[in-house]
Amino acid sequence: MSTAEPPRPGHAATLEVRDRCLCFAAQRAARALSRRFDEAFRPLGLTNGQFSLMMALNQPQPPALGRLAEFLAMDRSTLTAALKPLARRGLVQVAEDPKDRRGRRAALTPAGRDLLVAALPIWKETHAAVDAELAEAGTGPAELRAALWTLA
Amino acid sequence: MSTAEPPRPGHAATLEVRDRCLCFAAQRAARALSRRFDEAFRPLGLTNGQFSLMMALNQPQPPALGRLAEFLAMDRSTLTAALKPLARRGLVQVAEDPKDRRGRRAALTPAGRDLLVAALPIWKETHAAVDAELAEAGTGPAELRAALWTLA
DNA sequence: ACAGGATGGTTTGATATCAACATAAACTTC
DNA sequence: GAAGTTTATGTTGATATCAAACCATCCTGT
Repeated sequence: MSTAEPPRPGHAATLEVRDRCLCFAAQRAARALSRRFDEAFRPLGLTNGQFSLMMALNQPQPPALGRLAEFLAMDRSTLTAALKPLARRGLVQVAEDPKDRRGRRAALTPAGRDLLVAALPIWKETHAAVDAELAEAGTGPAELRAALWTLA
Repeated sequence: MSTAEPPRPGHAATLEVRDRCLCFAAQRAARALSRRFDEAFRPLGLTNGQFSLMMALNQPQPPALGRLAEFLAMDRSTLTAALKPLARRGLVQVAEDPKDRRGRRAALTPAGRDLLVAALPIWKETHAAVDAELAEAGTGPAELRAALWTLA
């Protein structure tokens, strides 16, 4: 008998992953939303990630980088890299923490705050559109948000 | 009077974005899930993105790159780049479409299929854990999946 | 058949992302 | 207070991601 098939994941397995994998679905949705907000912010020269990062910096106390990375659920080294273009453009400033000379704290500059002021209405408009689409599809945005935060 | 404040987005605006922005929540969750599956697949030398891509290739007919990019909700050029490391490792093969010499079709090699066979139980185990966490948090994974697919 | 437009991919340049390693400062224990 | 540990961050090298510009092929109308 010569019908010994090579080990092969059946197409059915692919379909299961395609239909059920939350990781895939999250990456996919993240890419799509990313492009959408990137496009909206493009007139300001901002990406959605830079917007979120700068928003996270808009606090009374400039946060330490470690805390910030944790809040953003990203690697510390990713944050280091992400701050560089913003610092180069004078939108944020990273300074040594006087209390702990290991630590550094990132803060918005006045120019950064001005840019956030300009970006906020764009965010509101774009986000409202996304919310509306989800509502139309019968999905509660609030539950979705809650679920996404559970994952991180 | 000298109390003319510079235009500054209030901290309240930050809190609204933090609490309501689906884009931010999606990026965040995507990063966290990414790391989790990357770690699970690491013994095989695969990332979650490579796993998803190879899964998408496991079809009777090797898909054209454009279709594939659309299915993955990623840019065509991203797909071009993502295929390179896999082709280098002999896990996938990209060939010209004889019907349309502009087009290219990507297919798994036998080695790629073998690796998928090894990766599937890892996916099952990791994904079951994520599902369980969501269920414990009172979130229906099915609704989450549906919502994420609505976005892309 | 040919000219214009549409379609399918790639390349380039910038940013994003992570793990692994490296460095420096604070803390802890004796 | 010195040695070892923990904490906070940076650096390096690889992959991921996109937009813009580019090239090749197909298609369409004439």
